[in-house]
Amino acid sequence: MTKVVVGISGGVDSAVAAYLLKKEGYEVEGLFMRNWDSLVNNDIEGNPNINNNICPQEQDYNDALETCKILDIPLHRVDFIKEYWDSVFTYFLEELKKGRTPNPDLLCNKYIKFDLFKKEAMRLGADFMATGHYARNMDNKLYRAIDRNKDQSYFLAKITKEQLDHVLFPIGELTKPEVRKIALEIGLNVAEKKDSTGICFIGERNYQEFIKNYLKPNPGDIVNVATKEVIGTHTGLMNYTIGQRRNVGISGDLERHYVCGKDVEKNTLYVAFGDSEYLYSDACLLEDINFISEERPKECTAKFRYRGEDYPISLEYLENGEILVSYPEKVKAVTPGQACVFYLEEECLGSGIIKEVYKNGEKLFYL
RNA sequence: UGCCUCGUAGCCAAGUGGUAAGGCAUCAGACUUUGACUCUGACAUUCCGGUGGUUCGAACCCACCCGAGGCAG
Repeated sequence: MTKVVVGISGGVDSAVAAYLLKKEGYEVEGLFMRNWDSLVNNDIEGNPNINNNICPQEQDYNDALETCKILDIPLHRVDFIKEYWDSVFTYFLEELKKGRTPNPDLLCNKYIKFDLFKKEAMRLGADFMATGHYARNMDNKLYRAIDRNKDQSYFLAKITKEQLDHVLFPIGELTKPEVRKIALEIGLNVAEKKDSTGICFIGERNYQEFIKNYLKPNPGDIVNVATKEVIGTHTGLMNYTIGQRRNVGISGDLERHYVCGKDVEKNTLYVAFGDSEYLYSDACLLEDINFISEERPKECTAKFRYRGEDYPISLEYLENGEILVSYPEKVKAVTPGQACVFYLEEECLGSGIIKEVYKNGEKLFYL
């Protein structure tokens, strides 16, 4: 019998994925993974669960055990605490120090789930590995999920074609409501469990407090980009992202203000008021390019943030391997460090990391 | 020192006799496997620098005091 090891997280999606595989006749086993230890990782400030009797990861593990009991499949467990720290979290911190806005979950998929975790699954004798991602894998090509609202292909855009080998996404063809419905029908313990959010494996945090555990605050000036006037003090550039409004603390104006730039050298944060020109760009330079597909289109669409809109773009492939992306339509808050993910209709082609952002040929954001 | 203006929630700011608009910020939710963005809700329990007074009734009128600024010097 063909054996599939499913990443069981303790949530509904992976549980239903396991159920569907079993129903199809596979020999199914679960594998629970833990990558974050709040105590080992000094995750104290801003942690809402630090004083709880049971940490969320252990609660998830208990839910996973219960789920596997209901599905009548064995559950294995593996920890990658150190590996997660070394290959995902250190990158996260390094990027923040540069004033960029990293997305750790793309790296988590590349280095943990579709590498170490997959190896562990294979070590357990699996022919296939499966996860509860909302995405589709057809002949090692990555496609968006049927449920466009829950589509998670963005987070997978750093993995390779090879990493999709022997990988199944059983719920990619379903919508979230359908998944919930199945879970209810078969009486799963997690049928109505709330979706998890926050950094994968870490969870919801008070962001600024969370960062304090790892990076020293470094206050500096907040400058009105239009008038060059100093209008406040920021708590450290790593605490802000382009387009951010909350937690900046500028008051007394008629309009809302948005972070529109950072100058790491001067340790200055720039803000613009209202739906300002300063927030828009028409081109960006991508580095750290990864293609899953063989396609190298000159025109396609792209997302600049998870759950962002799809924008038509044109690509210029540079000799050094980087890509210059332009979008005459102008996009708001394109942010260095975030992934620009390419799509050709339903297929997710790959990604690049936003390095520089331009408008009218001029470099923005002073990074 | 003689004269003038101003003093409303954390910040801007309406209201000039009838019992405190609005915006920003903040907080709480919704949304969300990245830090957003967006949306919804809460936000001066009686008082509008202070103390008295006029009035049925004042933040709005009067007097004085305190405080900020300005014009004369």
